[in-house]
Amino acid sequence: MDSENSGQGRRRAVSRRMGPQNSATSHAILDGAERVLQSRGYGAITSRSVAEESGVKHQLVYYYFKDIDDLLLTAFKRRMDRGIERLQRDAQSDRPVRAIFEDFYNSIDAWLDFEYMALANHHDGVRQEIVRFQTEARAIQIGIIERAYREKGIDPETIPPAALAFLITHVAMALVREEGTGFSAGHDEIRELVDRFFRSLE
Amino acid sequence: MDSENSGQGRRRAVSRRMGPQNSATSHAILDGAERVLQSRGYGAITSRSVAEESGVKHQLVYYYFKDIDDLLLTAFKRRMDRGIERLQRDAQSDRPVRAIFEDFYNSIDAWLDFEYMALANHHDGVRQEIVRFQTEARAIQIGIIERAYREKGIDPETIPPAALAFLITHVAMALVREEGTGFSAGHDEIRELVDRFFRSLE
DNA sequence: GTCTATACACCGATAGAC
DNA sequence: GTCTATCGGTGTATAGAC
Repeated sequence: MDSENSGQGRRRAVSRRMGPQNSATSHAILDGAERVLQSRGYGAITSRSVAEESGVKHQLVYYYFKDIDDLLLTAFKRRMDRGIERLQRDAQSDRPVRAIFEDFYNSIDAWLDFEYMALANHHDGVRQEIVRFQTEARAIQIGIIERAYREKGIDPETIPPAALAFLITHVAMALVREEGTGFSAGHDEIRELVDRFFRSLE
Repeated sequence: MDSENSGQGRRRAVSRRMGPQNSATSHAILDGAERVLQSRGYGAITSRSVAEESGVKHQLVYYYFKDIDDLLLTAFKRRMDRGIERLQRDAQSDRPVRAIFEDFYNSIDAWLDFEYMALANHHDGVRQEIVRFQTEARAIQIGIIERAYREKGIDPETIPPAALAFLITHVAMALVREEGTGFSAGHDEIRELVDRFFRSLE
């Protein structure tokens, strides 16, 4: 998993013949990879396991992707791009602050995200992609919160927008994660607290 | 990583000869495993990589542990036990609520924990151990918070103890995790908010 | 675009000698 | 308690035919 340059520079630098980036087959392979990630973990991601899950022969993986790291990075970027798109839609909602909370809560796949986070520890491209996503996502969230504060005449000093964005993100994620392990002590109280706060903004 | 029974039932059910659980060598192997986990990820955990990191021959791993799953579970349990011990010490502190926050903040190894969380997705024993830790830890934290509320005459309805325990835990963890990726937007605001709250309890 | 074939490396787990 | 030796299995990445 030690990728020297995947992510920042150019992909595709192998002598062997390779296919296009956006074919139906390459997306099928990405879907298969994410299913393997989800069900068996990044340690189980191999050209063979992904191919089997995608319904193609294992050598095809190397026709569409430079190597396993490239495959994983591409899958992760696709996932993060979709997250940004959802946030942009949330901003259009009539209760946008609540929307970014519910959006995170509903779209997070706790286990899949842990796989990607663990992966990021050893995959420079994925780590850089996480920073890119965090930066963009937080900026969008802060914009939404500042607008809500202005409209309701709320003092931004009480809970600064950046702090609220942080809280919304991580409370939603933590709820999903704990539920994922079958543990939900205190969740009702947290949801009540969150709801009380959102109502004060609406 | 599909462990059928590791964790709940008895370990040790192989015909081959095996060594004691608490020798210096077995702890050296556990330390090595955690270093590999930290530096290269659970996908890189093999009897050979762990042995090399521990300075022993790879076959010794199978003398001290049933298999790789058993090794990983033992390492994780050891780590969680240490966490519980620290929480019990925090309870003795003169500012115990602040102590559980600082404790989490200082003892979390964001990347190592992601490895374990990802591992839990495919390792029943580790998942069960997480639930055990969460249950015990939350109970201790709630006890600490309830005591602080009583001593200061604070209404527990404002922020219920279970909710506060949840927030303290996950805010501390999220700070460490974001810092781990080199992202710290809003952290100053969060720390200020947290500090303001803790001062109101002291 | 997709398949067959293939090189070469690495891992898990065990048996048995010292 | 530690070592040598070894088995069968699986993975990566490529070359080249169809």
